[in-house]
Amino acid sequence: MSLEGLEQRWGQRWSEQGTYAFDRTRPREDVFSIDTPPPTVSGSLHIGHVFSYTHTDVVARFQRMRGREVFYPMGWDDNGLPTERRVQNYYGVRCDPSLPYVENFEPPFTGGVTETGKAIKPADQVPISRRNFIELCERLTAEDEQQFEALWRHLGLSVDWSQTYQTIGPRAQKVAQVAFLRNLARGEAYQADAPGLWDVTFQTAVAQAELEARDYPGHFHELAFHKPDGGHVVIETTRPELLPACVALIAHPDDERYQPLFGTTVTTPVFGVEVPVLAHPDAEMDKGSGIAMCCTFGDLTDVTWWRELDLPTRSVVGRDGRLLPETPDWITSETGRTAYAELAGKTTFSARAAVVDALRASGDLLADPKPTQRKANFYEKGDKPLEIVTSRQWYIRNGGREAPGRNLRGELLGRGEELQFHPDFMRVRYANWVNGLNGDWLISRQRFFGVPIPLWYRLDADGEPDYDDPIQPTEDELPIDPSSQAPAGYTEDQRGVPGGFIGDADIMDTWATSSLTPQIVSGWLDDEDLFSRLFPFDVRPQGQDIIRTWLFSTVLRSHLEHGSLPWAHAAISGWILDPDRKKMSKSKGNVITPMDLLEQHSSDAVRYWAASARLGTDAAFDPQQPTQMKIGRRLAIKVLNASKFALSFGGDEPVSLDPAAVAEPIDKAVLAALADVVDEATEALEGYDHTRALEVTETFFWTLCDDYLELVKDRAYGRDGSGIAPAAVASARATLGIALDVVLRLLAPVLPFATEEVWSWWREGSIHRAPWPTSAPLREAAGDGDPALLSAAGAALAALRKVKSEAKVSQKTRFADAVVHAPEADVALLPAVLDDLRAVGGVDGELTFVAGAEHRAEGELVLES
RNA sequence: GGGCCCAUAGCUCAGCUGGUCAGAGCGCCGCGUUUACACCGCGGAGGCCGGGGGUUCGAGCCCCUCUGGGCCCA
Repeated sequence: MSLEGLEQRWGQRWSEQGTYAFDRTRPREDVFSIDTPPPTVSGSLHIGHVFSYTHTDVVARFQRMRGREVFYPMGWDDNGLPTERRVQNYYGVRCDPSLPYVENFEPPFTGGVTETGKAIKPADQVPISRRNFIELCERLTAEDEQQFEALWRHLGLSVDWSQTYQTIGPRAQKVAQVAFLRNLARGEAYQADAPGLWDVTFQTAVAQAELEARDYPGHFHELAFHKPDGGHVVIETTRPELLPACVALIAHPDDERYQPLFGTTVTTPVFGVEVPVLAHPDAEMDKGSGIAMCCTFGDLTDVTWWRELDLPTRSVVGRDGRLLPETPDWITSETGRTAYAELAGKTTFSARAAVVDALRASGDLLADPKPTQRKANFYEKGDKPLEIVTSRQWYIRNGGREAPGRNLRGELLGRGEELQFHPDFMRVRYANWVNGLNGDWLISRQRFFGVPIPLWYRLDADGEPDYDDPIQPTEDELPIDPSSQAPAGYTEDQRGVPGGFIGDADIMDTWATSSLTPQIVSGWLDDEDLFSRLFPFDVRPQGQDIIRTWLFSTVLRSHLEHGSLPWAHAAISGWILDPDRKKMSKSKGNVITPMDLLEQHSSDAVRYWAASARLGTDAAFDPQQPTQMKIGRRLAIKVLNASKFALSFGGDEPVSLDPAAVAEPIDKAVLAALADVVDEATEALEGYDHTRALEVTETFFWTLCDDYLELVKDRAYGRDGSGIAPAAVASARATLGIALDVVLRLLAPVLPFATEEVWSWWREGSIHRAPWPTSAPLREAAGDGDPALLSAAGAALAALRKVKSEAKVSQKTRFADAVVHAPEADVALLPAVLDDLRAVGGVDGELTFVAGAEHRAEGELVLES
C-alpha cells in the first residue's frame, strides 16, 4: 500500500465526475457558501497558504458530507501593485501613461532576467503605454493562475473549478464600479482635497489600512526659534528639512514652561518666518523639550493641529518627494529666500543636510544631532517613509470620520458583534481597528493595473475641470475605462479640450474591489437567482493579519450596499512560524516550496499537519523536522493498511455492514465508543474546531487498530476447526465493516485521498459525497454495549504484552496460564472478552482476572528453545 | 502608553463551563521480522502544569500581581 500517485488519480477522477460541482438548483437553506480568499497571484504560494486553505477545505468537506450543497469558488487576486511590480521585474518594462499603445508589443525580457542571465534592474526597464502594460499584467497572471490551480488541485482542495474569478476581470470591474457609483449616489463616497499619506516611490496615495509603522533611524536636531525679545525657544525635531514648512510651535496647555508664550509669536531660524506659539493637548510634555514644531506636514499629528487649530497650509514637499522648485511666498526675508533656493529640487534627504548646514552657519543648531530610532509610517510595500501631501482624492465613508446623519462607526461595531468569529477573541481586533480609524477610506490610487474610477469631469472654457459634478456612466455601460472611453454625449476628440472632458486618471485601491468578493462571485447584478442562494455567505476564511483590511472592508461594503453582514462566520487562521518563532517569510530563504512538501510527504500528510492546528493559533514549522507531516503520513498509510486487513477477513464475500450481526459484547462496546466519537467530532466541526474532531477520531482509529483489530482478528478469520461459532465470526466482521465505514468518513475531510482510495475498494460513489456519519444507528447496533469494556480489554491486553516485553521475548510467545490484575470495575467486565483476550495473548490454559490496585499481568510463559 | 494571545514532560501541543487527569504524539531507551503495515509493532522512562499571592472543602483550569515571549494599535 502506498500513498504515491493518489493525488493524481483521485484529482483526475473528482474532476471528471464533478464531485465538487455546485448544484445551483438547491435552495438557500441547503447551501453552504464560502467566500474564499483569492490568493495574490503575483507572488508564490507558500506553506502558510497551504495551511489556511486546508482549514477551509476541511470545513467544506464536512459540510458537503452533512448534506449541504457547498459553494466553494476560487478567486485570483491579480489587481494591484504587486502585479505591477512583478511585471516590471519579469518583463523589464515600466508604465508611462503618456506613451501610445503599440500593437503586438513583445517585452524585452521574460523570466526576470536579461539575456546575460542577470536580474533586471530599473535601468533595463523599457517604458511602455498603460494599455501595453496592462496586457502584460494579464499575460503574467494567467501563467501564475495555472501554477496555483495545479497546486490547489494537488493539495486536494474541493473547489468547484468552474467557479473562478479574477479581481481584475471584467465582472469584478463591473461590480466594483457599480458599488462605487452607488456609494456615490448615497453620499457614502466623496472626493476631498485633503492631506493624505503619499508614497514617493510609487507616487500614489495610500490608505490607513496599508500603513505599517517601522523603526527608522534618524537624528534629533535641537534648534532655536527666536522670540521677539531676543530669547530662544528650543525645539527638537527629526525632520529639520521641514523647517521652511513650519506653521506654528505647539506645547501642551498644562505645560507651565510654555504657558507664558501661548498667543505670542516666534520666528523660525534661517528662514525668518513668524509663527504663533499655540497650545494643544496632543503635544507631549515629556518628549524632547516639550514643544514641537508643526509643519505642513511632518506627521499625522501635524494634520490634526492644522485642522483643529486652523493653521495655514505651507507645503514644501512635492509628490516626487523633492522640495518644491519655487521658493514659497511666505518666506519673505532675503536670507530666507536665499536659503530656500539651496533646497529647491532636493530630496528630503539632501535637503535635510542642507538645512542642518544652514542652521550651523546661523548658530541656531544648538547641539550635534543625536542619533535616534523612531517609528515612521511606511506603505506596507514601500521602503521610504510616507510623506503627507495634499491632493484631490476619492474617499468611502468607513466610520473613521463623522458621517452626516448616521453613526456609521457604531453601526459597524454592531456588525462586529453580530459576526461569529472563530476563535471568538479575534473579534476584538476588529473592534480595535474600527475604534482606531482616524479618517475615511481613501480609495484613489495613482497607479495603472486596477479598476478605474468610473468618472469623467467636464472642462470649462478655460480647460479647468469641474470636479464638483462628475459625469457618471449608467450601470449597464460598466465596466468602463474613462481614460480611453468618452462619456455619453461626448466624442473622444473632446478629451482634454476646453468645453470637453477628462477622465479620472486614477484607479481604485485593490481593497475597493477585494471588499466585494462575495458579490463578485455570487452573481450580484447579473444573476440574482444565484445571488439569492448564496448571499449572505456562510463563512469567510482568512488570516488574522487582514482583519483590518479585507474583513473590515468587506463588512463595510456589505453593510452599505445590502444592510447586512456579508457572511455569518469568519474563520481566522493563524500564521506559520519558523523554528525561531518568527513569522515565516520568503526572505528567510525557505527554499522548500509547497509542492516539494506535498510530493515528499503526500498531500494527506501535509493536510494532517495543517488540520492539527487550531484556528487562530500560530503553528511552528521546521522544514528540517516536519514531525506533524510524518505523523500524518503514518496515519494515512495506516488507513490504507488497516483497511485492507479489516476488509480481508471475509475473503471474496461482500463486506458485512449488518448491524443485526453485531452480537459479542466487545463488538458492541466498539460501536458504542464510536458513537461517542461521532457525536464529539460532529459537535466539534459544527463549532469550527477541526482539531478536536481530528484528535478524537484519530485516537479512536489507533485504538481500533492496535487493540480491537488485534483482539478480534483471530475470531474474524473464523478458520475451520477453530471452534468459534459462526455468529461470533459474523459479529466481528460486521463490526469491522461498520466501524471502518464510519471512521473513514470521519477522516475524509482531513485525508481525502487515502480515505477515497479505501472507499473505492468496497463502496459505491465518492466518500466525499457520502453522508456524514451519525451516532444513532451505531447506538442501535451497539445496544447495551459498554465503551468501558473496550478500554478494559485494551488495558488487559497491554498488561499481557508487558509481561512479554519485560521478559524480552517475542509477542508470539505463549502463556501456559495467565492472571490479569485490574480494578474491580474492569474485572467485572473482562470475562466478556475472555476468548478474544486468550487468543490475542496466546494463553493456552487459564486466563483469570483478579481485582487489584493497578493493571498488571503475570503468567507462565512457554519458552521454546 | 492601551489591547489581545501565549508560557504544561527534551520538542510540538491537548487539557471544554474548577473535584480520576497530570495527558497525547514526536524524540529517547529496551524488546520484537507477530498470516495489514519496518513509511512497522510492543513496552518503558521523563513534568513542584513560568514565579508569587488570593478565592475555595478542593485550582494548569477562577481573581490579582510579577517575569518572559508574540502580535495589534498609539
